Amino acid sequence: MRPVQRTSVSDAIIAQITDLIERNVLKPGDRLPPERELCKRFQVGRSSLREALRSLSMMGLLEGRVGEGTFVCDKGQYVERALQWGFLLDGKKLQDLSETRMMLESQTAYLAAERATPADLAAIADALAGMAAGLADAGRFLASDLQFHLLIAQATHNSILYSLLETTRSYLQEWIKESLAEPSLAGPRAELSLAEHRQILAALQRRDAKAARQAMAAHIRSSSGDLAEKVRG
Amino acid sequence: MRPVQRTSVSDAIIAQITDLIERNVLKPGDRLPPERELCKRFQVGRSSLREALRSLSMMGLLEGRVGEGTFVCDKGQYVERALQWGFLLDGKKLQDLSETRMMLESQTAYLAAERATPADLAAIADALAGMAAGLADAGRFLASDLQFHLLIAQATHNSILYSLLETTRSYLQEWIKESLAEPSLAGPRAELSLAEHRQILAALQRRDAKAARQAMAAHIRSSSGDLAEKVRG
DNA sequence: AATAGCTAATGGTCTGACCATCGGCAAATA
DNA sequence: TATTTGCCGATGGTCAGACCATTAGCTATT
Repeated sequence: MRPVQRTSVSDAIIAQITDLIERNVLKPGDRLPPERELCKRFQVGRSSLREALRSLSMMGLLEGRVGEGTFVCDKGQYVERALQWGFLLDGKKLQDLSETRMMLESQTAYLAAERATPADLAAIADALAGMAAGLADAGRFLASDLQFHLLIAQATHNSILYSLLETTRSYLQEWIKESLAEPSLAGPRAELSLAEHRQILAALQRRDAKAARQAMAAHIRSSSGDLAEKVRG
Repeated sequence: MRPVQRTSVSDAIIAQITDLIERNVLKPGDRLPPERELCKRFQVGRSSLREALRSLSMMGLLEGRVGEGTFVCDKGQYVERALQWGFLLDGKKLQDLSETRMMLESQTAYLAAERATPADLAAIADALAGMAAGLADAGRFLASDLQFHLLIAQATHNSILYSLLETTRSYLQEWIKESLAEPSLAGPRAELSLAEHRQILAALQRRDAKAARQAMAAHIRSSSGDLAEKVRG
C-alpha cells in the first residue's frame, strides 16, 4: 500500500495549461477561450478554473484583461513580477544566489570560449563597445553590461544554462544597479569593470576556455564585493 | 491627469497578507483564521479571498490543509519555485540538461568538500552504505544513489544550488532509471558506480575540493555515457 | 482503557447571479 | 462623407449560498 495522491482540480488545470505553454501550443500573445467555455471544456466549476488562472497570472504566465479576454504573457515577465516579492530574499539567500551566479557565469564563459560562433563574438564585442560608449551614462552602461553577459550565455548554445543565468541575473540585477549607482564609486568602478570585460572578450576570442572562466570569475568576484557590502549594510 | 490604477480585490488581499508575513505578524507555522471569517474581516467574497490564498499557496507562502486550516509555510521556498518555473518554460533539451547537471554536480562537490559538517559526511556515508547494500536491488540502489547526490548538494548549505540540482535531477531521473535498468549492464555498471561514489566520498572526507570536483565530473561522465547512447537509440 | 461512531469545523468545489469594462457597430451629427 | 455618440454583447471580476470530503476532537460503547 502507498499513500494515495490527493489531486486538486486547480492544480490539474494549472498543469494542463503550463504544459500547453511549455509545448508552445499556446504562444505568447495568444488569447485563451473565455472562462465560461474553459469551464465546459475542463468540466470544472468557474471558481476552480479562476483559481488556476489567477495563480498563473500571479506567476506572470497569463494576463487577464476585462472585456477582452485572458492572454498568454511574454515569457520572462514572470521574473519582473517576482522581483516584487524581493522581501523574500534574505541575506543568506542573496548570498546563495550570488554564489550560484558566479558558478554559472564562469562556466558559461568556459563553454562559450569553446563554442562561440564568429557572429556570437561580434555581438559580444558590440555589447562591450556599448559599455565603453556609455561610461558616462549609468543606465546605458548597465544595459550593455547585462547584454554582454547574456550574449556569452547565449554563445554556449545551451538553452538551459542561458535560462538559468538569465533568471539568477534578473534577481540580482536590482542590487547590482544600486551597487553601481553609488556616485562615489561609479566612475572608477565602471572603468575597472570595462577592463575586466575586455579581458573576458579577449580570452573568448583566443578560444582560451580556462582563461575565459578565470577572467569571468575574477570579474564577478570583484564586482560582487560591492554587492556583499551592500547586503550587509 | 494620470491613469487611475485599477486595484483588484485579490491583489489587495495578497498585498495585505504578504505584508503581515513580511512584518512577521504571521510567522511560519501559524494558522490563518478560517476562510469564512477572513471573508468577513476583509469584507470580500469567498471567491476573491480564495483566489488570493491560492496564489499565495502557489508561491509557497501558504499551505491549505482540508479540515485543519490554512498555514503559513516556511518562507523562502519562493525563489526556488520560481526558478523551477523558469526552468520548465524552456524547451527541455536532454543534452543541455545533462551538461547543466554535470556542471552543477561537480561544483556542488567542490563546495561540499569545503563546507560539509561531520553530520553531512555521515549522512552521505550512510547513503553510500545503502547503495552497497542494495547492489542486488535496482530500485533501492538507485534511491540511495539519488540520495547520495542530493545530500552532497545539501552539504553546500546553498539552498539555491540544492534546488537547481534537485530539479535537474528530477528531469533526468527517468532516463537514468532506464539506463541502469538494462539487465546486461546492471551488475558491472552498479559496481563501477559504487567505486566512483567511494572516491567522491573519500575526497569529501579529505576536504580535497578539487579532487571531489574531479571525481564527481568523472563519475557523471562515465554514467552519462550510457545515457547518451540511450538517447540516441 | 481502547475502540468505534458521531459531530462540528474547514478547505475544496460548484452554481448562478450581478457588476464594470472593453470592443465593435449602428445611429445621430457635423 | 467623416466624426462623434450611444448602445449592446462579450468578458473578466466579484459575490453569495450551497454541497462535498476530510480532519480533529468528543462521546458512548465495548
